[in-house]
Amino acid sequence: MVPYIMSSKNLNTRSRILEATWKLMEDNQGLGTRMSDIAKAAGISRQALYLHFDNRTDLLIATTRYMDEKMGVEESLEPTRNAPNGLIRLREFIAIMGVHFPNIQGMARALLAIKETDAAALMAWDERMGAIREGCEAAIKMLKDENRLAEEWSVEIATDLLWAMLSFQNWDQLTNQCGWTTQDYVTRLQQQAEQSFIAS
Amino acid sequence: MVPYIMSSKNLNTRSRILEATWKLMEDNQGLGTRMSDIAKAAGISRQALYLHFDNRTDLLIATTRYMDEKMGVEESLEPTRNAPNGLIRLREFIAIMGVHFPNIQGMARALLAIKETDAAALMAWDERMGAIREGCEAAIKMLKDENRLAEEWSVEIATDLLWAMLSFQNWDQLTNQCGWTTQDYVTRLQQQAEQSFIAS
DNA sequence: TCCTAGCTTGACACTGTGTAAATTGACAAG
DNA sequence: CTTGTCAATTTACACAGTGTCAAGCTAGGA
Repeated sequence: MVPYIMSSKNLNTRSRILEATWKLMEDNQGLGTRMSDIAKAAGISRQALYLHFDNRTDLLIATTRYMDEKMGVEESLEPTRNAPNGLIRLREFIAIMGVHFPNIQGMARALLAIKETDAAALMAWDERMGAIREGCEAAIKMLKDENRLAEEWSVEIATDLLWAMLSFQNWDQLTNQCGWTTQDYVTRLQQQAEQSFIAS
Repeated sequence: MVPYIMSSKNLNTRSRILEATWKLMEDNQGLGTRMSDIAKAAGISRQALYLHFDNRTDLLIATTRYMDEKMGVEESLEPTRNAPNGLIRLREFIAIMGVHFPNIQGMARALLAIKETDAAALMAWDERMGAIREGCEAAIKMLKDENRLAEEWSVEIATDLLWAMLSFQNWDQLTNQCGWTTQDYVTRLQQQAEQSFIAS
């Protein structure tokens, strides 16, 4: 067996596994990827995977963390924190989600599929969705503080709804099923969010 | 083995299987239900299931059709067809979804979980979601015909967005995760849809 | 009485995950 | 130069769940 794949010969085994998992998840839209496939792609035996990760779920979760790190998710949220007002912050946040989702779709679908049967995966998913919710809440709160949140909404209810609008599944449906471009997605959702939440 | 379960002694085997599947799906939120569980609940052997249905997917799909029939989904849509105008039609449709989703959530989750790996399940799911889309489109079209669709929306784009708002996953998140009541769900979504799509 | 439809039982193949034990090869420290 | 350790290897197996197959049982109708 070839001891490593060419493109990542300098990475240690653990990183090679994570890279292979990432790649396979994106290639296969996250589904039908077996441990043996991952092992093959990483250039090691299937059993050796278990020397690095307890089980499949553990591996997937580690891969999400690895992706977050490599993609600099935290840093990409910087612009929203510096937004001068709630409206800008809301717009920025939606725009960021528009570029974020395409990058994680394979992995997201994989987690989505196993979270129903797997408690650890559910936690990983909820953690990520929770982070998005915080972004929603921050924008809504800022609007509220500026007295620009339309009066029919409480901060919590508005956050709930914005969070639902900005869910991965919603993005998936609008882009991959309805054929919207990222541009469409961002502008239309910005438009709807503004109409819904901003006092006129 | 007991030849049939008490509560449905007069149903033929096929119906007993469908009833049992339905019940288990709702009880278990659609997950972790094995063929052997279904067989036991229907009072037959596991193998006998395969005398009636080719495989698990076939059974689940047959169950969704059975549910639709028993619940009279078609008839429940009657009020929307008789709506005097687009606004009422939109409101009616959202209200109907609000009572429909709770009735199908177990089965929906089951289909949702297997549709990723199973082509037949995907078809069954898409068919159902397609039906909802038609309801969305009909309401939007009616608004358009009455010149009440806000000018920034084309019929198609507005339909896409309304469809996304009224997706099962959205309902699931808002009610089961955010704790909204059906009442909340219906009034809030009506409100948002009106703000978004109705010309002022 | 015989046939048949519908079910039963028992056995088994297949896939994918996860575990276990014994072995190899490389490299570092004594 | 040996010894120990570490990472990975190979082979083997257990287990769950789906789906298949063959043979046998039973009730009801001709």
